Amino acid sequence: MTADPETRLRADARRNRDQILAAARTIFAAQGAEVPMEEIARAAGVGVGTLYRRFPDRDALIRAVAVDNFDRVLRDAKAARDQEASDWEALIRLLHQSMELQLSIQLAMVSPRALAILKSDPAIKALRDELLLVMDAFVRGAQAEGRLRTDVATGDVAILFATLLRQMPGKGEEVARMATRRCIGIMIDGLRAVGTNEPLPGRALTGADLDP
Amino acid sequence: MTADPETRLRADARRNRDQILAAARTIFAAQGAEVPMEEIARAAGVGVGTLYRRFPDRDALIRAVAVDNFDRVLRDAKAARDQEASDWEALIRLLHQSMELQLSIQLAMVSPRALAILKSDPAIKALRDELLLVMDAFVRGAQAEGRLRTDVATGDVAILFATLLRQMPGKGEEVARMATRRCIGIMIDGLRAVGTNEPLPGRALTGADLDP
DNA sequence: ACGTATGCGGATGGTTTCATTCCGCTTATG
DNA sequence: CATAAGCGGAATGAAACCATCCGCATACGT
Repeated sequence: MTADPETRLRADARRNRDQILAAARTIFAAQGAEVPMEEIARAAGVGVGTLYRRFPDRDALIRAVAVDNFDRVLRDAKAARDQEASDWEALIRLLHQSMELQLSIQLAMVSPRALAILKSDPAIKALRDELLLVMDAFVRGAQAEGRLRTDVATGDVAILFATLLRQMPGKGEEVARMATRRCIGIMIDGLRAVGTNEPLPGRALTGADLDP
Repeated sequence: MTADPETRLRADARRNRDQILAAARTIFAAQGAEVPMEEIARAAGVGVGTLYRRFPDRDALIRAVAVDNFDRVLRDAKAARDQEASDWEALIRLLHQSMELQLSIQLAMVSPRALAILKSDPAIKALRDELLLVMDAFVRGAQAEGRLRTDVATGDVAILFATLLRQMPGKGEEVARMATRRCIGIMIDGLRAVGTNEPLPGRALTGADLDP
């Protein structure tokens, strides 16, 4: 209903807005949603004023990043489903396209503040739920294929992934990036269904366990 | 040289000091070394005044926690080496005795502030180096046994472990604890040497990669 | 090419969050 | 019981941070 508020932006303003969102995506993914606004502005190459003119406060920014990102991930997920031969491969591909998914998880289930915001906005909450559903389908599918170990559930994968990817502070860009990619590899090998797996303690964690 | 400054403490003071250290261990391990001092005091069941009387500032507290903790871990590691049948099993046991080791890693390589402090104190730096050496021995040993995948090094294990264990904020104690234990299990399975492993990208990360 | 509405950066003010200190009261100890 | 040792937490000051405002710059319609 709100017309399209973005079309009427001046070209440079539009560009800045996109840069801000991109910067926020990167930073939120790496450090969580509570970083100083100024840091985001700097990363985007704009002044704080510009940031605040476009997004009246942090919550607005988080909301915008969330829609933007959930959209991307859902698109990626559907592409993966369509193009990959199996649910397992689709899941792996999704995990390797990590930054976007990492951010989704970060927002959807790690940062308490982000979570509160998302839940208070029905449209975003719907996206979040859809994402959980899609991941759930991959997980169950891959298990049915006999490739993903059966003693895990979507919550396990999400938690594992989200925790792994919080970037370690104060390491070289170089090492950090490599460490992340290697950790994902190890994690994936740990998720495979193979005879040598030890049974995991407790019960499988579902999407519902991520909520409160 | 400093006599023994602890023997001359009044009984209750001594008890409080221990509680503070215990609380700091738990909290540092879960949230890193930058939590408000007051939170530590509260967790220890004492006033901030008491905390500051015993440890003049945060650095002193971090130092104290570090010695205390490196000592424990080194003891545990030696016990593991003596009592377990193989290096692989010793490594696993160490990883499962997680809280202590997690804190060591957190202090020794994750928190930049802690790292700076540790390095400026020769005695603690020595402990840290010794710990890295011991882990290194386990890693190489387990690889020689053919049980640990050969495309990882100590740095990988440390990073994997440290990142995994940063507790997720705002989840029930119950779920958080279970998630941690399950993640460790998955990670260990990912570290096993089995035919299904995909080769990891980049190069193996060593202890040296953790420094800067 | 020009006038103007739109947008920009970053200094600034007010607020919150922390670290650290201080002091009147409590308690272990001999 | 006297007293030195210890305790809690309010008070203080500094730092970090959010959000606003305004003089200057730039895109865009004509």
